Amino acid sequence: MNALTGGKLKLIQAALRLITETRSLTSLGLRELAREAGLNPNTFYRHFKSLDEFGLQVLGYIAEEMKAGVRDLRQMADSSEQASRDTVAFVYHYFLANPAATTVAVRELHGPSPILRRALESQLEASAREMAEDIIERQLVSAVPPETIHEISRMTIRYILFRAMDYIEKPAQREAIQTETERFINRQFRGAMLDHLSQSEVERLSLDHQ
Amino acid sequence: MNALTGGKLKLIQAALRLITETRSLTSLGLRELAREAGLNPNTFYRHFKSLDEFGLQVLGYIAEEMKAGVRDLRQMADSSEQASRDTVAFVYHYFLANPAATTVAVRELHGPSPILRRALESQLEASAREMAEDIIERQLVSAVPPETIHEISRMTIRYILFRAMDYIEKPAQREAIQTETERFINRQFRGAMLDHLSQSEVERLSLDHQ
DNA sequence: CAGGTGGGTAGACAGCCGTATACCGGCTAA
DNA sequence: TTAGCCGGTATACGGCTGTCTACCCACCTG
Repeated sequence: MNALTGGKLKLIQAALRLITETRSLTSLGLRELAREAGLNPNTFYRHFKSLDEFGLQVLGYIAEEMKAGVRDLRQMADSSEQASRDTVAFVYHYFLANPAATTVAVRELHGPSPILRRALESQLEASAREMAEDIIERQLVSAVPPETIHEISRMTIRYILFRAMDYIEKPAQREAIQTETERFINRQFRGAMLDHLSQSEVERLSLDHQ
Repeated sequence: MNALTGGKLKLIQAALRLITETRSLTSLGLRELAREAGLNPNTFYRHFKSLDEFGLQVLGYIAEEMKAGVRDLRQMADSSEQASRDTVAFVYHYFLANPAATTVAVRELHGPSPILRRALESQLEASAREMAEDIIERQLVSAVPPETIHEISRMTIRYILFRAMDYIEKPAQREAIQTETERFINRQFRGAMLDHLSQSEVERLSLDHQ
């Protein structure tokens, strides 16, 4: 039985509603949740035995949501720069459409609860791996070794998450954040193509083509 | 009068002590702080009129600390790759020596309080500007336009902060995090040197020098 | 039909919280 | 010397919190 029953779902959605803007998952109280969900405080205990467990379930819920979102992403353009542009646009658009889930993720990734941190980290790691394998499979940047692609993917995921809050909160900066992120990715990969060159070689190279 | 009087300092240091590991600045209570500081709860009101103001003062305190730390950083090696290596080593070492302050910064940067977020953002922005101006002044990467150096500096600061918690908490990964960060920086700058080239030019270039 | 179980409710408990008011000693300035 | 402020204390209030026990009903199963 994967489908969430009424009360449980109500509580999780209440949490997402409460968290947006000025709360964090770990700061929510069970009475508060029940109030927001329109339930009796004790109903909470019927579904979760502690707030920690609740937090984990919320994380699981939004991870499920996010995975479903990312699944639609796979088939896109085939030049690497075009792919980065499309992916970035898609991901930020997704964040914008799911502000509560995004806020939870960003906030708890460095939040006070080690358990939630670890859980989120492994989810991020999985996303990065997926991204890297996609890039390798589609041979978008064949000049860079797979190991490096994985590393850059991890960095990119982190960077995007870092900027997600700004993207949501500051509409005026959205376009700038998006293009900055594209530059971030392209520079990483372009820089990685030159990993095997010495510093002076790179400098000469850059000057030659100015 | 910039020197902090006894009680005030005690409260701030109590906060730093409490935050490490499993707390966040915004989750601290005034009674808790007073208890940890060995003071009467109401003494809090003698120094701060609200918890928000307290948070801001704590941020100010650690910003002061950090600035003092970074000031020692200025005179270092003169090749850009050497500079990045030294700087990265220094910064992480600093984080390790000030885990509480680092934890506060990372945690509140995406935390629930918008006021603290804004304050931290502008402090980060200032650090990034300082870093960029230092790089420009010392002509470490003269092949990249100043504006781009500022952008990369901002990204680097964010990335380093992102990794700081892992660096503190996972001793086994410290060296890996350090070298990854160096690669991050070098790839950014090397990639930026090729900003004016088209994708196909870069690919050809990379293949030529394989 | 009987029995049990899962989801929701009600009330009460102790404990912590932020806040307010009032009291007190020591320092400094007039 | 005295008035006033500054840092620290004591007590008290109302409100919120997590938890416990008990009650309840609707449903399914035997």
